[in-house]
Amino acid sequence: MSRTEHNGTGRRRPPTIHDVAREAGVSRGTVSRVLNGGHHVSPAALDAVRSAIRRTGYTVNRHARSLITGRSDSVAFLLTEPQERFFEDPNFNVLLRGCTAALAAHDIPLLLMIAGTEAERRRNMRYIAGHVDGVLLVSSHSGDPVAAQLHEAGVPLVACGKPLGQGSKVSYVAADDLGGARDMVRYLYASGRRRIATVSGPLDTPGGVERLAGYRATLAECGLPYDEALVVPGDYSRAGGEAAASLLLERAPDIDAVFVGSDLMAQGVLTTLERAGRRVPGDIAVGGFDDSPAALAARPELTTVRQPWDRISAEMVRVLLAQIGGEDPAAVILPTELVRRDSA
Amino acid sequence: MSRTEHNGTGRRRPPTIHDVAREAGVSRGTVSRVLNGGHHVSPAALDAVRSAIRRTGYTVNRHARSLITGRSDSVAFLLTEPQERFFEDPNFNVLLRGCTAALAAHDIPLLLMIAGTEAERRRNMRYIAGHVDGVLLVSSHSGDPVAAQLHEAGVPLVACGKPLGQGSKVSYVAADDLGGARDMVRYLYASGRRRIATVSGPLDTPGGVERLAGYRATLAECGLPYDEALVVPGDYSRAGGEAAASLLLERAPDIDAVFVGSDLMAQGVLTTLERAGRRVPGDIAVGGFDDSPAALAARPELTTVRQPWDRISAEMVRVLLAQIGGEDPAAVILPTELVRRDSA
DNA sequence: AATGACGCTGTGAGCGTTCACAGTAGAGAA
DNA sequence: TTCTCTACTGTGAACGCTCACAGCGTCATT
Repeated sequence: MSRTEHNGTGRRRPPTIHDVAREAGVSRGTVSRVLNGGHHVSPAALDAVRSAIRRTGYTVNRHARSLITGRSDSVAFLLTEPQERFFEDPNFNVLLRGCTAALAAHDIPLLLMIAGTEAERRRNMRYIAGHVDGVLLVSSHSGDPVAAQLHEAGVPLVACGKPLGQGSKVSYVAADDLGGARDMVRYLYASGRRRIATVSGPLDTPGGVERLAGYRATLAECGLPYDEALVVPGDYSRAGGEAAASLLLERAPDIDAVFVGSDLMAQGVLTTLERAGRRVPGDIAVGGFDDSPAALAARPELTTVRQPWDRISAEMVRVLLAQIGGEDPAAVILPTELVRRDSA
Repeated sequence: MSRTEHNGTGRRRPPTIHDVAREAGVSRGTVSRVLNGGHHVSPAALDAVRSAIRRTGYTVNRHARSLITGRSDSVAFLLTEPQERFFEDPNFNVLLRGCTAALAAHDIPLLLMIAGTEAERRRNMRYIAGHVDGVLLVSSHSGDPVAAQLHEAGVPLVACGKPLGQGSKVSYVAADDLGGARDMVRYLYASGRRRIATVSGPLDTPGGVERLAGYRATLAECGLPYDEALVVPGDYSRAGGEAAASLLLERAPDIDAVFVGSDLMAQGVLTTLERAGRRVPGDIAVGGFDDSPAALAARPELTTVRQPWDRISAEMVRVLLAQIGGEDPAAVILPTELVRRDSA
């Protein structure tokens, strides 16, 4: 005997909490209590309600709930990168996938917002205030005022990577960029390299400055001189890597290793080196950063530093939900791992 | 003189339609009418309300609205690919970006849902029914029952690529795969190639079968024999391309061209050919499909078929919104374009 | 036996909108 | 003038839920 009434044309009105209450022989209040943890509900009532929910196929109307609770039970994933990077950089996919999954486990949908243009930025900001419980922010450039704005508006917020110049007020989760760079440079040194250059990330991004700092500190640690000619800032793109390597080769033809701030740039570096007739890793060792799919796509496959994206996304969600729950902002730094392949 | 009251600690209660009404000296009803198109509102009232909205910083509470209208004014982007592909394939990013932007123009947020596992699939289905106005579906494998389920549940739906075996009931937007394959094979033929092999996409995806059909038809058109040994199905991955090329070289060492069903696979094909000592395009021409970033990353750069992703995403959104608005399902096929680079 | 505490339950109010309806005023037609 | 029509406006009701409160038994304590 089917309780769910048939439905010839189109969708029918979905069951409400009233329907469940009637079906279970209890009141709305009791059903609501079951829905929200089941405290102060007798075992008998609990059973009756649960089975009524199953029979009716009831799902809560989140709009009605949000209307009264003031929460929206949804979270925005806000991306303020220039769009070329989003298209090119596989790290975003991994991060996005991870956050979606972590949120799904809490039954919280992820609203994707991309702010390439100024108009989009404004629209997103307007939407976020009041329609979303919190924001996962991905925007590496420190010039971006969005973190400050959101923080000021009192919106719970977790950034991916330490936002430069925001003081210590906003939560973030980041890989240990400095440590990762150190591991790579140590490794290059240990394998006999003595003229180690670097192509850094943009110096207005935390990854750019931190990895460069790690490079510099490790050079000192190894007793190698710091030579400005060996440092070229890139832009995290493949083409940027190609250009940086050309410059490097011109300035210092005698280099025997390059630590590159991202795998994508490292791919570009490899291209330039190949064109210049340098063998990798024979003549020059190349170390990347990220361990993205690009590392495996490169020839030779890249020795690189793995960013723990799965843990990063999981932590971002954990910290954000904690903050929505009233806890204080937190900073989380996760260890990286050196991945040895063929390029160094 | 600031009307927005100050707010020392945390967020304050946002202004409601009542506040606006009072501020403008009209009733809720009038404000509501202004919010919904401004019909049947006098110019004076319109002005008063608009300026009141500006002064109070009012934004509508979408939950309250949704509660009564029954609409949610949001759309799900549902991805049911195995996750490796999502991580590797840059096409998704372009599509996602395009859909987000197109929806944003209508002030409709995009809920990202990824169904890698069965549990995720169920959760997403439960969420979608009742919480979302429509679905943009990206799942190329026809075995996937999700399109049928959604369609049956009466959820407005647009697929990316023709869903195999769904009859003609569900809307879709696709590139002209057949035409694109035809252009590529014609081009290879025109440049003197006579033993043209192909690495197709998976044969349970529309792209796989359509492009293969185009290849086959054009061979016939050119008077070339169809040789089963020259056809190897791939899996859209780079590694799959490598394997397919090995098989091809083994079966038919005399081939002088390969039409590959995706750029990513073409990258793999190039790797294998290079290892085997074949020169591209000297010995063997290679044609890709997609014109993704991978085409530019390949060496030599890929001659390929451009999928008009920006138009695809825009059309998907247009068709979906039309369908939500009550129109009938529609199929849209968009032209592709041959992009000549270095590999053929 | 009376009191308090506690666990469970039902009820009314209200969240911020939209919608249908009724009412008003002004313009044009008879 | 009177009537009708139209354009505009305000008012209750409702959407489906949670929350605070009050009621009611039951048990332990005084």
